[in-house]
Amino acid sequence: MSRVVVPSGGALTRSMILDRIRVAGRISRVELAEASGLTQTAISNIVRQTITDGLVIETGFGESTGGKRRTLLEINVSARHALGVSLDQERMIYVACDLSGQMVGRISAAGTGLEQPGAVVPRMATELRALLDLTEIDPSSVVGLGVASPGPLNSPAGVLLGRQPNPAWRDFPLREELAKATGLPVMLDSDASCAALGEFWTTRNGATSPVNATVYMADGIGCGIIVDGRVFHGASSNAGELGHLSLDVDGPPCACGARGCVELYAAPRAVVAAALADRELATALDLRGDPVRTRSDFARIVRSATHGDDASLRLVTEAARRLGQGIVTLGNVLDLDEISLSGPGFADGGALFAQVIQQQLDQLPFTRDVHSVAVRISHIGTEAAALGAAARMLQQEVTPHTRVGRRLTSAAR
Amino acid sequence: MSRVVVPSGGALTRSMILDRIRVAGRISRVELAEASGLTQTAISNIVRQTITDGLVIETGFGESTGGKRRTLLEINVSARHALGVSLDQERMIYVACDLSGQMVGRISAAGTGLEQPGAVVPRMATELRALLDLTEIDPSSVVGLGVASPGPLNSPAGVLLGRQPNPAWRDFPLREELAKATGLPVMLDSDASCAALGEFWTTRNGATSPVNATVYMADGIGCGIIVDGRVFHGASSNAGELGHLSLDVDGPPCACGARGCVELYAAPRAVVAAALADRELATALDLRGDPVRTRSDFARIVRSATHGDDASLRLVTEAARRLGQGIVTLGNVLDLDEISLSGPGFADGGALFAQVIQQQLDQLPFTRDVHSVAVRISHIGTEAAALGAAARMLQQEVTPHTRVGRRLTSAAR
DNA sequence: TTACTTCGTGAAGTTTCTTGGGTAAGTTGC
DNA sequence: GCAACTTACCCAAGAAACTTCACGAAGTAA
Repeated sequence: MSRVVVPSGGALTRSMILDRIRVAGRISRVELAEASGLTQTAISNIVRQTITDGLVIETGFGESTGGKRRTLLEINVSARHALGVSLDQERMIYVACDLSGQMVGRISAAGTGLEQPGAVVPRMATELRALLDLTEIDPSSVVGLGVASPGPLNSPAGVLLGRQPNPAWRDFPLREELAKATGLPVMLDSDASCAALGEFWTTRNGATSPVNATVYMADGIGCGIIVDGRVFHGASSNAGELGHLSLDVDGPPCACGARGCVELYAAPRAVVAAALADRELATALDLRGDPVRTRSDFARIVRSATHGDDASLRLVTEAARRLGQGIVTLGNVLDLDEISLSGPGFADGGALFAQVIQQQLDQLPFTRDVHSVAVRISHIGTEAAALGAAARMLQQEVTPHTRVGRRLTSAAR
Repeated sequence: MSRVVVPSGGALTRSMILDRIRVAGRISRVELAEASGLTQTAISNIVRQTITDGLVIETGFGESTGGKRRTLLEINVSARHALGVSLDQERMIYVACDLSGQMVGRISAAGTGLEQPGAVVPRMATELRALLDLTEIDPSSVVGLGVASPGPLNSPAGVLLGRQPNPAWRDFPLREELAKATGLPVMLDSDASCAALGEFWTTRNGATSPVNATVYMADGIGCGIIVDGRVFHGASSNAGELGHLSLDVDGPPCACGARGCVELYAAPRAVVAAALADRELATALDLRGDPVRTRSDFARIVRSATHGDDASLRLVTEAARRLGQGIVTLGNVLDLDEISLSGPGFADGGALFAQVIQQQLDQLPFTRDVHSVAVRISHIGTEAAALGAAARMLQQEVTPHTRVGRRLTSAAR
């Protein structure tokens, strides 16, 4: 029997208020009452409780509007912390963040490479302890660990389903083992979904749009979709497979089995391959062509392009154009009005990609007729996935709109 | 200030219970308690209230399981009714349905043609009154009118934005004027979204999947997306523009401004045009080539294909293949596990389309790796949009998960 | 008939909000 | 400088929607 969690009662209200304070940064009780529709009395009681719990603190007063000044409230950002890690073959990134989503610590370590998951899990636990020691966070304030992984996965089960980071990881009970090794609640989700949530969570003043898509480029290309502040997962937590959206059904075959996938044209590996085919360019940029060095080779090409090199610029523009084609489709299907570019793939040449993609979207007839679509570059960059994974745990803690509460079944099988 | 309605309190619980009874068909209090997580006492009280209001009736008893038999509950289907209309240039379809989503009356009338909206609205009011007289529904039980329209629109504002049914309708305050003319609450949404909701609402035993997409083919091709029982609208209530998803960026130009759109290959107009180019076939099927007769010409071709005519079959298969390409993309982006085909375009040859599309989906690598995607043909066919539009009003009445309740702001502007 | 199970509901308590009535802390006008 | 007004915040009592506990009604099994 499938169950839908319908929140109700105090936990929901409390977390809504907390979320509102977090998003606003500083806010008064009166504003909370206006925004929430609750009475000032109710807000007063709820806020008192959160202050007692140490989640909220009073920080000064607002301007008087003809009477008593409003007491301003803020989230006590150090009341809770979360850890996040982006699982990656090349390089792992561990972050710790506070309740505001602000990164308070970061370390990076060797990627999974071809190691077995059974060997990597204890290493991760050690590295996470090192991060905690480094940041001097009170361990009791840590609410959990979020894990961002590339490739298809089963988020509820906490299991990877694809060939990432390497085939040995498939069906390994990752979440369970990590929870055992760290003693923390662990949640697993795709890097793109995590990055999307990271963008959303750390953007002050809340959602600018009810629907938000974040294109995440690392080795592959994925897309995280946020609807009403929550990750849209689809039927099996694998929505937003932008990288394997087919641009040309008669195009070159992809490892995924389809043809003409976005990744074949726009992923770092594809751009590097195209650059290597240009002997002169490959020599000029000192490209290695070593598969594990793809990311740094790609960075060289992008930097060369931003510095005005024609050959590099052509390659990057072409990749951006192809990616843009996929994004146009995505925007059409989901009726998006904002798209974020995030992840290590956009770290150096994000502006270049954004410009090309924005041009394509502006040419879109729908865009002209109904509303525009804006392309923005991530403000949290390379750490987006890890930070988003951590934010996912914080969201559970502070905004448990989908966790706490009464359960009502929406469908029987 | 944008506000998100967060339901809470009794209205939500009540409507959840009502929805559960509706979906189950017949259900006992004990089962409701188990499914909802509420106590039997609470269910008892809520059910008593709904019985008093005439929304629920007791209908016999279940088998004893060793003690007192369970009293079975059903929705009193005639307690509420809703009207729905699918706006169309060629032919308008009006339906009335009861609380179970069962159609209890249907009339069709001349389409909007090139008439001005100011002239059509009073005619619609007259035709709706005729439908009410015909069905002998108690007018006080009618909760509202749902309007399904092709093309881009602004659902909250109740205004059409595109060139459908004809350019004069653009920006006409349709919802407002219809509400005035009929004295009913009116809601406007895309035909595809309505059809999707119709499929969902009238399918007993509730959702088989949390995400459900319905491809709707009339003159154009659209797609309605249902997430957790509610229509997914995107940023501007125009999500699911499958018809203008580009299959080939270098393809033929489309009236929408883009190139290689699905509609150019798969819409009835495209199939008829291809058939007209084949002189022999056009003569054999007695095709007119008259734009306003496109739908019947298309039907002839599809029927000829299902009867085994090679030339027709090739044309229809090609259209289905192209549509399938778009659906594959859609399925990838949204991570769907079920797709419904609905609308007049699939009335005759739905099975043929379904077969070709299913084949394509089965070849999809993702489908093999993670989960299968099933294609099913609508069981409510040509009336899907109108019926879904009506269901939209019923959903508001019986399942006001998004309407009644406390308001909490999720974002400030 | 007796013992047991199961369904449905009444009575009383809990939680979460509301309404109504203060009190403290400001500003404004004379 | 003081009265009059505004505004913010909070206490007390009450309403609504649940809960737990208890019990009678309706059924089965030996």
